[in-house]
Amino acid sequence: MIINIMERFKNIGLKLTPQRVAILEYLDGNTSHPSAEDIYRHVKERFPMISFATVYNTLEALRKRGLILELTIDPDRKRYDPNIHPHHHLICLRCKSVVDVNLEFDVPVPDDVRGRFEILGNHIEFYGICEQCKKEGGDDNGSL
Amino acid sequence: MIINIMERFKNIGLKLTPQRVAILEYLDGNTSHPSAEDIYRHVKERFPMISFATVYNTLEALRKRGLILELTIDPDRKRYDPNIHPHHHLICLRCKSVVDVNLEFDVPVPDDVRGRFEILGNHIEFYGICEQCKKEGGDDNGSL
DNA sequence: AATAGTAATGATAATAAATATCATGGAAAG
DNA sequence: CTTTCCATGATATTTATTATCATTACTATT
Ligand SMILES: [Mn+2]
Ligand SMILES: [Mn+2]
Ligand SMILES: [Zn+2]
Ligand SMILES: [Zn+2]
Repeated sequence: MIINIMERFKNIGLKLTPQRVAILEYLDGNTSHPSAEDIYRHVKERFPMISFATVYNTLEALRKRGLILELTIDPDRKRYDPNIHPHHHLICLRCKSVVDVNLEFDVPVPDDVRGRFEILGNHIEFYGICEQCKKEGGDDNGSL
Repeated sequence: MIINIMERFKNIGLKLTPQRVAILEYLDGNTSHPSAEDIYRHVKERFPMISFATVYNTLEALRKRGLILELTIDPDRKRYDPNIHPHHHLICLRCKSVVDVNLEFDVPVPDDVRGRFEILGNHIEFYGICEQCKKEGGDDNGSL
């Protein structure tokens, strides 16, 4: 698993530095959809001298090669997803946690639209309140 | 049409200032999904002394009352939508133009997921290349 | 009309995410 | 060993967004 993403990383013409390995290890199999800061904080624990710039550089390198997805689902910050297989997401309006929805949905767009716009893919975001937040109560449902 | 959104604006307990009228008039029926800066620039033409803060204040007031939607579809900036009826969007990966998709899709989420997450709504973003950009050619398809 | 209370404006400052610069260091190639 | 190249990390910059706050413009009351 880790070998795969690391092999792909190397084969794609990028150097496998210790910092990058740490980032890749944190991302591999991670379904928490972390932000750049999340990644920075976790990698920093085992690699205290790492720079924020390296995190951003690595994420950009991965994104450009299609090895991770950059999600715009959170209004506050970009979130990253090592799962590049087409799937959808739930986002909690209160705590902003993002959960995978590994289902295929049929979303047929009529030909007249397709004629005016080449559709390359789609992404469904479901928004609501997660279990944890519902337990904790409160009435603020977040923005939208 | 304009009367409606303005009436609703007043009835909701907000004052109808000239700046706000200008913003509302620009937004009403607007399907371009403008950013705050877009709105600022256009309103500024007829109202040169308007402040960016007033644009943001007004947008926030409208959003809080549910009179506009704040879209996170563009990785670079928030986009605003005066059409609050549930609908979906196409976004062009090259020019970032956003187009409405006024179709209803059935996206049934299984009960086991619904049990762990209270789903309040959904939004489908289709991504691809718009007609204009396809004409202009080029090979860069944008990020994702 | 004067007053007092309230809310919006706009100038400006502050915050925070993301990107850009660049000197230094280290791996890899020759 | 020497040169080349790339990544790192410190730092600066950019950009979007939010926060502050004094001034101004209404609104309601007397
Ligand atoms: Mn995911
Ligand atoms: Mn729309
Ligand atoms: Zn939550
Ligand atoms: Zn386009």
